[in-house]
Amino acid sequence: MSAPPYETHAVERKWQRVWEDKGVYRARAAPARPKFFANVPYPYMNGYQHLGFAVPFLRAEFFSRYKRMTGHNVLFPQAFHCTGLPILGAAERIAEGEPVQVQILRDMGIPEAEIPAFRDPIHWIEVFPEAAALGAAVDWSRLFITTNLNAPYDAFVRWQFRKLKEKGYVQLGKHPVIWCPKDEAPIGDHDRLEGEGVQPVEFTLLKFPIANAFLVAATLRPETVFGQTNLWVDPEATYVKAEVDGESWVVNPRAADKLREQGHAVRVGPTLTGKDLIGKEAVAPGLDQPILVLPSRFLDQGRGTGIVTSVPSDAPDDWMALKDLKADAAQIGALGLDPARIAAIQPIPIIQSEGWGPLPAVEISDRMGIESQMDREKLEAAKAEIYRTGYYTGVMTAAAGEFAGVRVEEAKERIKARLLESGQAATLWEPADPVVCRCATPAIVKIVDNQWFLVYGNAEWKRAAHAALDRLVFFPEAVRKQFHYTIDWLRDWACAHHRGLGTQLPWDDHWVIESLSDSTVYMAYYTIAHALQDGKLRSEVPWAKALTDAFFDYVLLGSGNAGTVAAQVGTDAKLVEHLRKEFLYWYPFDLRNTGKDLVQNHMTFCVFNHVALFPPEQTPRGFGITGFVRLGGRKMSKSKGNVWYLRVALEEWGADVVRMMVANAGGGMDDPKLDLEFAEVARGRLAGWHAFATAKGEGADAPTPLDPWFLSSLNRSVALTREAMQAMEYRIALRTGFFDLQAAWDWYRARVGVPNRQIRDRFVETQTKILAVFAPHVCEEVWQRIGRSDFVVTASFPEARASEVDVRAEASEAFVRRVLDDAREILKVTGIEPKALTLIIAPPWMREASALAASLAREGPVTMSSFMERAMGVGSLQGRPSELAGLAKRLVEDVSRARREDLDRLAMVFDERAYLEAARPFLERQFRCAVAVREAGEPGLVDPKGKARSAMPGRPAIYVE
RNA sequence: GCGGGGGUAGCCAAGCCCGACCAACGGCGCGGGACUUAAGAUCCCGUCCCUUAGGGGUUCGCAGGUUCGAAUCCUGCCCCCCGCACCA
Repeated sequence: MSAPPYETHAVERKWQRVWEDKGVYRARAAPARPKFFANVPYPYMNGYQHLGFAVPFLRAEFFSRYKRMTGHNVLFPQAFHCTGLPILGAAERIAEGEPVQVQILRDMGIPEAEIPAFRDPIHWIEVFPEAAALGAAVDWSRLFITTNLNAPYDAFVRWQFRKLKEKGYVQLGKHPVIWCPKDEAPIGDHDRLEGEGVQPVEFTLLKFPIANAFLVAATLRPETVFGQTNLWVDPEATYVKAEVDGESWVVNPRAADKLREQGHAVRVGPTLTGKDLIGKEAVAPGLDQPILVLPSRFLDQGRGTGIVTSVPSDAPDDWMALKDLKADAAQIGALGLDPARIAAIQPIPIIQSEGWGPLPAVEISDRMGIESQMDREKLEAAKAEIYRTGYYTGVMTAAAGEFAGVRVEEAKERIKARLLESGQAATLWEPADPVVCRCATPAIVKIVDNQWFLVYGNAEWKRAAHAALDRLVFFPEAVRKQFHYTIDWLRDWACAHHRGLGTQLPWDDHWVIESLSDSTVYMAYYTIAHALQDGKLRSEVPWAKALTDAFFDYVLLGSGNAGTVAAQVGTDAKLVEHLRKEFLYWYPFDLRNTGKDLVQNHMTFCVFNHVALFPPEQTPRGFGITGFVRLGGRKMSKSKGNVWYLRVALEEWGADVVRMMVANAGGGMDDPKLDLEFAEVARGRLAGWHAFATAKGEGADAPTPLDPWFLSSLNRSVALTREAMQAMEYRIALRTGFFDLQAAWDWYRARVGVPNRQIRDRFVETQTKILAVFAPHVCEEVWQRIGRSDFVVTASFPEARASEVDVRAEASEAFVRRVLDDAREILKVTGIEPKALTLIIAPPWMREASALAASLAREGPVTMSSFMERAMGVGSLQGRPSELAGLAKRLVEDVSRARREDLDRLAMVFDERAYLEAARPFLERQFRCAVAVREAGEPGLVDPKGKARSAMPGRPAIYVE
């Protein structure tokens, strides 16, 4: 049991308090200084935050800290989001005592007695803000929440929407919504007992003329009309004859209701049963041939019209129903059908897809051993498989007439359009999967015709958004294409709904702006939030309670005049002018970092809306994208039960370790992986750093021969770390700036025995500063304990000093290392336990020849002859042409494939003997035996195995006793 | 199918844009050693195969190609992940 070296939690709390008290992270415009404005999307406040939020958040935070330490005035604000349905829905469910929702709160550790308080949505919002414990460098004076719970923000969003509407970016349109016929209201995700996330899909209604009416069948596969062989109705089911848009349709009663909700004029007429229809003939749309109406049992009366067209070639349901019927002579007889005609019905090949014969439904039914049309489970799987391959790889056959040879994906749309055009078809919307309202009523789809849209489909707007992307910097660059693609396919977005928390549409208070639409340009609000909010989630600033459009026009757009605006809102002109300056100073933001799930909605909306409201110089400058956080190899997600709450992680590891873990989790397009083993390592290393850095410094006040080498390594580490930080590559930064630097120190210490105290101090200072980005608490503690009076978190990040990069020191140390490695290799291979080592360096002329070759190579390509020519002009080399020629071949080869910077090193002639002599005590410690240094050819050299022959410049021969 | 990102030694993961420093960074795991009463922590060494002298062999999804030289460039193929689409 060893006591922790310092009290992690206590130290972290202490510094968090101090930083806050001293306003270290509070940011105000300072025109003389360069600024950096970073932010992340505000989190939604329906529970405690988990690491899925913390990772993108911290990736932005690290960057903001780095920028602060490299001379920038940094703004890193944070707010909270409560727009939308989840909180409201959850609060209502708590009010109803709904057990699942109650359990969710229990699981988050909410005491039983406090659970009833969550009936009030506002309680949720006020309980959960808890991010400060991460030690994040946030300017909390700009804190706020969204919706009309916070008047100035509410006014801001209303301003935004009025502007968008003025410019024609918000328009009315039609929109299918999942709808509860009993409540007569749309059903949001969080009001559903069943069917979360289910969207409406569009069916094609095929109209089969029969007598003076149409039988109307619903299908999702209009391209299969060429394979129709018959119609299915349920003999026991009830149908109605209804007048729809002036035509007479036969559908089931539910379908009649649905059609009415979808904008059709419907008048329900007489009732009939399935039996009445069976045996009749109707002309099939597309196919243009009469087909029989036959009985089946698999029809779902809740979906479509209760009448289904039969395509036994590609629909396993139809194939099985047909098979069942053919085998059921009794039913055929009872319904008075002609057995011969039924026996004659054969599937028609219409789609050729990869890996399938002409009749996939027949094929798969056989393969899966499907017994009958009631074998629902297998049939669903069969359908899914056939549909998938058919849709992606299928091509229409000759049966499709003019569509022969067209891919299914394309044919589907074209055939549907053709049928609609010719009046042979109509459309019907259904939920893609069953949806049940909280009132237990099954949902239908309603076409709402007064829906407000943000018209992201607008070509002009898209063009401007594309242009804004071209001005953006992406981390990583690879996501840029993703954004362009999203802009292209994005359609109009329904931007308001009837329920939930939010801001009302300014021109129509029946509507509440939905959550992805009220959060597109609010980063601008941060620039003035300190004055509007005064550090409170819900503003209590009197004059900010009634902000006008003129206020935002002036502050954010620069139109109008400060005096007028000030008088209007009841504050003074100076303040209004000041806010305009804050905005101009900070905006646009330099980095917004989010999870990659937001690329196709929020982040793209952000670009669109900036383009709509602000001039080009104020559209976003940098977007960072983070993958999906993985824990234990699995994606972190609430629904999969693989969540790690921030408060739990912080409790267990402390903020610094959690931050290190996040930095190490990896960036780019990869999913960041939280590695608990690394956390363990990091915990130890941070504690170790604290202990080392704050210990009474061992060492002497005297230079060592290794000082230049260590400083050189240190500067290289710093340079690489800066490069990595600038690219948000934190794992690399951690490696170069922490682990590699530590390894360099370990080597230095092992080499010199007693370090130079000055070097040690330099190491401590540099390391503490670098590490402060990731582990600010430990570093601040160290900083204070080594006697610094400022804050390390605002200190300047180490500079790479070119003057301290010492190529010669690096070369000589690489030489020592090479000797060490070579000797080890020999010992390993031979298995000899050494009694003594003799290092035999190459003779001086060889070393000169080597350096000559390298310096020639720096000037241009070297050949044997050009080298020899020059070498023969050098005094010490003249006397030995044959020996030189032998060496030259190898030198020329080595030198011609070396890199530029290695040549610089190779070109140096240095005193190998002196270096090895100096390193002798170290080598002797390493090998635990005597080490001698000799030179090839010197008198009295003991070399029984003739090793001296293999001595080369930079690689002494080694003789082991 | 469309768009994007990938496949590197037991695992994680650099390198690939800008071909030679690459048997291929680093971490984990594993083996050995130092330190310690011991454990842990820490530090050092090793960890594709062969090798009693610093060497050799075979590797970077698969198959070809370009090149004096390819993990890196080109062509084709296979597989994985994300988004879209789609799932009567």
